[in-house]
Amino acid sequence: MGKLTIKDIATMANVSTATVSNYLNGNYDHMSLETRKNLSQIISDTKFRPNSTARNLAKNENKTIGVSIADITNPFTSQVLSGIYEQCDNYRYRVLFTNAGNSEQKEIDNITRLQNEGVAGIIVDPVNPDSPIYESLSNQNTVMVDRQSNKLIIDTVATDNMTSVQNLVEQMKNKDYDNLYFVTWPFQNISTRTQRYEGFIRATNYSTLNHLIAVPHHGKEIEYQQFTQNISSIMQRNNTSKIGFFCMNARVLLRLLQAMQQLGYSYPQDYGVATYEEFDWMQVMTPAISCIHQDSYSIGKVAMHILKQKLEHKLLRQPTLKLIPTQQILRASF
Amino acid sequence: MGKLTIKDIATMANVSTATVSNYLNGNYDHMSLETRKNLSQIISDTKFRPNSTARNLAKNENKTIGVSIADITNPFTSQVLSGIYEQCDNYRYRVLFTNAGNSEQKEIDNITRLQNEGVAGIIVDPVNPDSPIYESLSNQNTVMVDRQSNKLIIDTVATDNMTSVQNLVEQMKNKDYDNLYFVTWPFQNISTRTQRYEGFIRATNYSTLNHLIAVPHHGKEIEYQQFTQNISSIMQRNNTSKIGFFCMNARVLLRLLQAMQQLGYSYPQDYGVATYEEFDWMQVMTPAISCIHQDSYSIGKVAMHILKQKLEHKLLRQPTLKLIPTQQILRASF
DNA sequence: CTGTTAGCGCTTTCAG
DNA sequence: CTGAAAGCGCTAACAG
Repeated sequence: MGKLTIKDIATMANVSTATVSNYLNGNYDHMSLETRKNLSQIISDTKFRPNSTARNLAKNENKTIGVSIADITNPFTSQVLSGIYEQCDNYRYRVLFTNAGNSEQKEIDNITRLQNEGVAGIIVDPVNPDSPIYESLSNQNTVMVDRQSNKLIIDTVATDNMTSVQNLVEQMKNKDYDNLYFVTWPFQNISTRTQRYEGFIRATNYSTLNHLIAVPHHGKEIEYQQFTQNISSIMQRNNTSKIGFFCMNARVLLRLLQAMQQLGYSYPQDYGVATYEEFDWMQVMTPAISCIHQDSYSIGKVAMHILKQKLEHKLLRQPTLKLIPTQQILRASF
Repeated sequence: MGKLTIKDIATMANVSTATVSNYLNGNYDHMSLETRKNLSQIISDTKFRPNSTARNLAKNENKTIGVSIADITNPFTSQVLSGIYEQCDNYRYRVLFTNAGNSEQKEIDNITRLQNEGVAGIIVDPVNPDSPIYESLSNQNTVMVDRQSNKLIIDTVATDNMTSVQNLVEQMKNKDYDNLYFVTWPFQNISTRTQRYEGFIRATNYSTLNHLIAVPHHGKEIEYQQFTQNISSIMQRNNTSKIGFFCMNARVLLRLLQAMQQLGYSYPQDYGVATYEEFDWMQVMTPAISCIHQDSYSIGKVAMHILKQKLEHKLLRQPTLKLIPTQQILRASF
């Protein structure tokens, strides 16, 4: 059962390969109804499938876009991927998937590999958007999502971090808190983190770093204990004032809640809290938690849309930053 | 700046295309050190990248596997994808990604498309594993993950649902509950659901359906109210006995907790609870929730491993079901 | 309406 | 050590 080719079909139907090819491509103008039906019959009987590699080579058209994901395990990211795929499907592109599992080196390998595969365009959700690898990418055929580099060299679409945090924190301010704190993983110059903090600062006007609380990221147990200690002293220091926390993301929130729980404090009596990111479970906490929902699906969709425009219209512009708005979800946690 | 070809490189280096090709493929035995260096220089200078489509056609080798995902937005699934990718990367396959967004029709389209692309093999995470589309797939080059069909026609790798539920529920039994309940979305003949229930039954030996509680899936508000009512009467009926709930997954657990909260009950005083699936937030609940952690990453990895074996060794066997063990996480919720 | 044929860019004998 | 040339399977003029 050697693979069938267009030639086999041609001989079976007593026509030339050209006719078969025309049939395959829907150019029915060039053949009699009879041969058309005949071909249809034979092809479905034999379950013939034209070799797409050969077809691509001959047409010299390339409708595949490569996706480099920093960490597909991140729920935010899978939403983005879902948006990308949806749009690729609309535009009839196929998507070649790669995942770096948060490793910078892996990401470099993946991108290189995609380039070698000769994809038409690349969408990258970067591990580290300031990695030098991105300088080897051309803005003509790539777009970045989520995290943005400090110097914008590639079109990127991201969440409007700053404004949304600013808005939510302003809501907190309206509730007459004496002290507000921003809880975060170490900045490490990562744009999502610093931008959210910037929003916090704009809302609060704090001029010192005294309202910044760092949570270890992949720390050792001892570091988390120190964090809990830290929270403890903050709570004691503020025991007569109204105090609130804004968390930079859900994982950070979880850590804060855990610490508070250990210390015997509960919200909203002892403290107020709100967070970036939305997850199912926030709704079922007692009381439910106020948060910022990002439209990651749109990020993916828009990214692919922009990429398609670039690819097909060769628009050569300055790298652009497209900010996707978020949604504020107000509940009863502050 | 027309794309460079192997021919251009050849003329630039004053050698034939064959030599360039040899160079590209690492067959350095057939050329002088000089031309080798020369080629190396030219290629890196010109940033020449051989056209992979042409290469694939010429070698007639196909190292791409297609992945059809039911819903990439599901965190369980993204773990699976991560495992698949990892293994593909190890085995030097590329992965063509598709996502059905839980639509059966979309899934059919996706699979058909993958087939037309001529992928070497397919891994499918099915929307509905009993859909007729799977009969058009050959067990020679496809494997299913997660949900399994009722009649096994394709090798599939899934979680060991039954045994793990049985084991955990037995732990609950040891705590002298008078009544245990299984909370689930409607079965709809979906294997993951019925198998988990089967494990529950094996542990409890209940012979009626009285211990089965259905939660609406994508229901209207009114249906959730009915569910809450239902829970309310169960709690009242059992107000003198020790009662426990096992939830079929995290979303169901969330619903149960929500209902309980509305009704003013809390665990572990008023009821005991445990669940299938593990998420970060379960650890931070008060008290933390006992659960079953599935190794979705391994599912993906193993699936690709099996697929590779089939593809490269043409093993023709009976379709096989590979069950991946889970991990029991005992905390303080029952 | 249908067939011939020259590519698409690369690989791979087989000679030299 | 290097080159010529015949494909890989399909497309797309161009003839007929």
